[in-house]
Amino acid sequence: MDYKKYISEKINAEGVSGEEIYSAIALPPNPEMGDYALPCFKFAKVLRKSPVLIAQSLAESYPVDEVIEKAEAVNGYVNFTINKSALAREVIEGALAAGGKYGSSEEGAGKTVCIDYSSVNIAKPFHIGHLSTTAIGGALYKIFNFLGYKAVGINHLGDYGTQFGKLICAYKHWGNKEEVEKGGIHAINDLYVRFNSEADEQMEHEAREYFRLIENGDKEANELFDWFKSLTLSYVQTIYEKLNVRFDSYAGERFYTDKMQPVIDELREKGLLKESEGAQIVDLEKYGMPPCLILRSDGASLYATRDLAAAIYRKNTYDFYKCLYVVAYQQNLHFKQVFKVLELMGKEWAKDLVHVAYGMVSLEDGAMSTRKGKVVWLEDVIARCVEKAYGIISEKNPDLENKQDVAEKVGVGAVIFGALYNNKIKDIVFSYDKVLSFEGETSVYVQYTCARANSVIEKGGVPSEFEISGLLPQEAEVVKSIAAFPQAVKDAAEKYEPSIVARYAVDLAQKFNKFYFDCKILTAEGDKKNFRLALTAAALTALKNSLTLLGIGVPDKM
RNA sequence: GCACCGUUAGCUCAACUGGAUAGAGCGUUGGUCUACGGAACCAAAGGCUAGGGAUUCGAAUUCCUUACGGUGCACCA
Repeated sequence: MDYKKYISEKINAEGVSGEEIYSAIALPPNPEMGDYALPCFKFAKVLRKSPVLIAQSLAESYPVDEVIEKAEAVNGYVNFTINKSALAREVIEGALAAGGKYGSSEEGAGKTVCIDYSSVNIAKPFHIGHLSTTAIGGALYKIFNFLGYKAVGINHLGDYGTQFGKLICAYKHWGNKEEVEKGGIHAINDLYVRFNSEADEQMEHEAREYFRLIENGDKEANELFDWFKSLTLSYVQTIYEKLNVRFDSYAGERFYTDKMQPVIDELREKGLLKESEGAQIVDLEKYGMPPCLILRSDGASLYATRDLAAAIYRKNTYDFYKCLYVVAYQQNLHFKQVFKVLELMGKEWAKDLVHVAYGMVSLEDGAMSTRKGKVVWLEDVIARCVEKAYGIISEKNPDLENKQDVAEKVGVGAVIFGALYNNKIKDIVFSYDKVLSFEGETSVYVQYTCARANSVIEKGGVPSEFEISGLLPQEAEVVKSIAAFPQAVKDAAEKYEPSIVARYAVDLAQKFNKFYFDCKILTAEGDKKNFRLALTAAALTALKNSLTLLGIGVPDKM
């Protein structure tokens, strides 16, 4: 039920529209004051009365009923207290009936949202810096699906560029089949790193030749490239499975090789293309941006050219409602330019392209550097978290079945959660101490709360009916928090901000733990037992759903 | 140099987009439960929201400005 609407419809203030009242309604800082509040300051001018007097008269004239049981004027605010028992019944029954769908909706029905995320580079292992895009994109994918949209996950592979000429060159000089088969992607990466530190003029020249060979369809060069590509894909697949993310398309940069010429032609036809210093550009000076490079002076295409082709292809293929690019903020200018060029081309849908920018990851002793070997591989981080989780489980719950499985959920969850808990724009300094911390505001805390709730329900069952006879503050807080879940999911989608769901989960877990600590459930007297069991089950539903949306598993026991 | 982003408790971060006494976790100190799972709960200490100005009933939030930090700025992706 929309309480704000309910309240605003019952308030009658001459000269102030219901719309204005609705949007003015806020939440009081303290639950003891009430559940909703209407600040009356901005109505003072129109009504020619002091806010205090307005609040008093509105509170007095408000028709209290079985939904809103109290309206009270305090210092220019009208504080409304809702009937918690009614709310509790509605929320608990709703959550229990919907189960895994609690919080979902159909608001996105018929709309497609493309999400370009993770976008791995061929021949490069997954390091901690790739985690943000993968975790954020993966969560948005689930969130949009949950809201009824059709999400399309796109892994825009980095499979185009001179670095692959370098790689093949390095392989021909120093590599061999056995080593690569044995060492997998790390062996390939080592070759690339070695090229960057040891290659001379001659090899640089060869590398450019190899890149040309790939482009011109040379059999050997392409076989090598395809081999590296398939090694990379099977490697990242294992990581994606752990992280619970999926893609509907792996159309990478190379996919657009034959789709750029029409874009270039169109740019030329529309008079947007211009020669400058030998290169073909779109001049964006009018918009306060440097030019967007379309073709190099040697005629080769660029990153932006491919992104233009990709955007057009996606619009034609998916007819998206929104197309998200989950890419670090370093690319801010690039996307601004690409979006502007599309707009200048007359693509009215350019407004639907969104750069979902997030902050950078660095290490405690500075930026990561693959070349200097200063990297933290994601698989190592996951392994250490799982190992630690396993250790704690063995200690606290040695008889637990499938310990390894539970340790995976806990360990991987901690890694994902670490990438999702803060506002995405914030930079992250990676530290093992932080991801390995399983206390406080963490996914482990939420999982542990679920395990507790689950344990209670296993013993007491979920009642088919329950009576409510007044609520304690601890109970009311849990009820209100469960009720807030659907809105949290919507906010997260609207702001492309999974951290809203992550914070929601922690907040509900805190409220539940307080309730759990203060109120006996299984040994409660009379009606209380059934009500509390139902409340516990409803809270568990909301907690599970929020973790699931983030891609984090929820073990029954841990 | 120009542009964008950031700056909130010792540390890491919130704050419903302009509302009441700025909240959490970690860390510190002290407590809680004869356990429905202690990976928990409670309390204390800790703040001129980087500095200065402006807007108004009211600003961490909007607008100038300064400082500090980050990122980007033509043939890499």
